[in-house]
Amino acid sequence: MPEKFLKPYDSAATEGRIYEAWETSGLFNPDECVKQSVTEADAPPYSIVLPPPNVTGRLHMGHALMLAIEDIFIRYKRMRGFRTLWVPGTDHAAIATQSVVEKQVKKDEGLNRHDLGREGLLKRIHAFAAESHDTIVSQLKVMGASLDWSREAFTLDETRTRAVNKVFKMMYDAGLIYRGLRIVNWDPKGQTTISDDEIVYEERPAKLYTFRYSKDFPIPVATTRPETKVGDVGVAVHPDDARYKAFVGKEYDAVFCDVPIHIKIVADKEVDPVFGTGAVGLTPAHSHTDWEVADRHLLSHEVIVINEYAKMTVAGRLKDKKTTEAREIVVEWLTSEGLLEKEEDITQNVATAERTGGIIEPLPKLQWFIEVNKQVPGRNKTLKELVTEPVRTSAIKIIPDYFEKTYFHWVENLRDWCISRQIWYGHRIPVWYKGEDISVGIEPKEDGWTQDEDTLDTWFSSGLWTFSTLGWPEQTNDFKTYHPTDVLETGYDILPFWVMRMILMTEFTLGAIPFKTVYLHGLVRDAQGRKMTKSLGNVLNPVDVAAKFGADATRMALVVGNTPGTDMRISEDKVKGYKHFANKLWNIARFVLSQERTGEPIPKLKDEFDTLARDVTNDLENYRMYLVAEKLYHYIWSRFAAEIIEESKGKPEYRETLHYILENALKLLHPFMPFITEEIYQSLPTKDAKFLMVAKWPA
RNA sequence: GCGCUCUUAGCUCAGUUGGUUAGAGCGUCCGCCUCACACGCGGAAGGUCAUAGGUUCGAAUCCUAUAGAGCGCACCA
Repeated sequence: MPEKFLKPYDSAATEGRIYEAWETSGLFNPDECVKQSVTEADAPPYSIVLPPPNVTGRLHMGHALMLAIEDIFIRYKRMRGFRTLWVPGTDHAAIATQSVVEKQVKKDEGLNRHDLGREGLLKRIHAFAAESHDTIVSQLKVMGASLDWSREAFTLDETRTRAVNKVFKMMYDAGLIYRGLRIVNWDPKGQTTISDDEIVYEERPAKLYTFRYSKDFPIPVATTRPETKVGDVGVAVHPDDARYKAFVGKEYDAVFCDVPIHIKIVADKEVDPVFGTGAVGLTPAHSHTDWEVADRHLLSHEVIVINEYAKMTVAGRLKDKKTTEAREIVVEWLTSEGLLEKEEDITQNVATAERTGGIIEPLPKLQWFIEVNKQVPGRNKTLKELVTEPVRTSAIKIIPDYFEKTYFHWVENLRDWCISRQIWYGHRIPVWYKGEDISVGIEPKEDGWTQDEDTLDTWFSSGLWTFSTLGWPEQTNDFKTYHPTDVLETGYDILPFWVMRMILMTEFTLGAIPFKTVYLHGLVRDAQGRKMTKSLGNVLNPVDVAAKFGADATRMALVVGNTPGTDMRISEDKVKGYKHFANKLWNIARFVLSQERTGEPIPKLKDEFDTLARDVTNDLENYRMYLVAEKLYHYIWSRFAAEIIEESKGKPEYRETLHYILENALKLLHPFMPFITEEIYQSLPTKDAKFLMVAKWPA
């Protein structure tokens, strides 16, 4: 028996060494497994793409959970003989990364993006992204992830960019991508548009003002944003509202806080007659719904009164004022003119930008969109239908299944997807202009063409991730072998952002599904159930935790009892419990290895173990890792150590049984605790493989 | 407004298709350095499975209602 067993298990001295040995062996790569004859050349493929971490910093506990679950799937399938591929990669995360770097540059040097210029800023971002990338890769390795590094991808690298441009052109040619003037969600802080799902609504106290545009205006109107009223072109009332029926169709002129305005009264059934005064001032350029109402009644969209910096563009006393200042000025003016009728306190949902916290200012902008309600040529269905169908028919299975309802609910509310962003970091929109001419997908050779200034929404490239990582648009062997992938494992919070977009992009581009199963994990919270945030100071860094207790213990703590779709809590105490378990296993090995391996296993005990192995295998096939981890823990500690080993003391006829159970328990436990199981396996007197990682699964 | 989830031991949670005395970890209490392990061993206390009905031979598990908690989407003049 090796001397190392005389001391408690030392994860810190073991894990790095083991990972290096695995990596050097090349066996994370399925081709190498075939070459080294640990996998049959014609074995069925099994593939997962790693949800690419953003290159914005470092990994958090949510990543660690994701890695643990995926590595369990991968290691299990590899041991079962599949040609198993887990593709690593990182995400440039456009807006998230750019805003981190901009903040940093602002803080350190007092410079903004315009001081640096496009090239200058990009240089800084690339340097930051490269550093983040290296940190992340080393962290992925610390957690024991058996990723095939020879196939690493980046959403913004050359192959992925080729895929992005190709898909953009395909969608444009299919008439699904269009450029149009629309109200977009403008983030004045980030100076970019953002999509609907990058908005976070915050409840805030607000005032609802009831006023008239002028003394002779017949209808009082309620608003929370008086400053926008200089941009009003109409007032909408409900068609059945008896109070206002007589005024519908009439037009009025007024000078509102130094600004001449022209108001037409229209009837529209969107108006809620019981809210406020039952009359809505229409500001088409600065409100989604007003834009639509204005459309229906042929009112102008062109009165723009707020600019990209959330400042007023009108003449008079409001000129160049911030919207918040302008609001006070308008209220003062209304009061002094005797036009303000009521002021009430209400709570309002304010739209803010997820990344920057800026308050969203709806503005009309010329943007690129993907149209979701239009027939896809050759498919006879809309993108919306293409996204629904595979889930409806169970070609794609979502775990837990109740999230399918959430998914459908989400898809029903899907609107055209704004894919252009006014930031610099990301895939530049592959469109070139020359006067009236436009070239899509390919840069024209001749002079005089200029490329669109904007970049693509980061989810456009991550939507292609399952096939772009496999080399598409080339018809590579990887693409032909490993697509569609088997499982997509990710947090439920990005079901709409990412999962749906992957289905959308893959259905459109390949007419296929991107994956067969979606496994959704929950959020990792602190011991009190709070979100881990910097401001609360309760962030547990998985790499620190792994250094203290071992990656094996960290993985177990994250997996045991953690059912899909449910948030979990983690604390150092919980991880410590599994560090103790690792040590328990270590001492079991010490005891068993101190005895020679001879004789036959006791049939009753062998059967009992084999039953467990079959049970565990069945659970794994059905994505119940959270049960398997617990069962193995329980069997190894309470049954094997506490009863079987105790019973065996002084009885030589137990020797083979002990070895049999140890060896096979190591195999069952390996996907969960890869390091310590491999370390013990390497000390077994007889081994059936060079590495436990590629040994044969016992059931 | 539409929709989803949760409510099981002091705490955090399991409980796979309804089937014998409802489980685990942590915590608590008592006793042990027993020659694999004190990162350990032995033992103990602790639950009307939110409430009220129903289906069933049988329900923590299925159905209905009620209460509480959390979340998503939409609206938000």
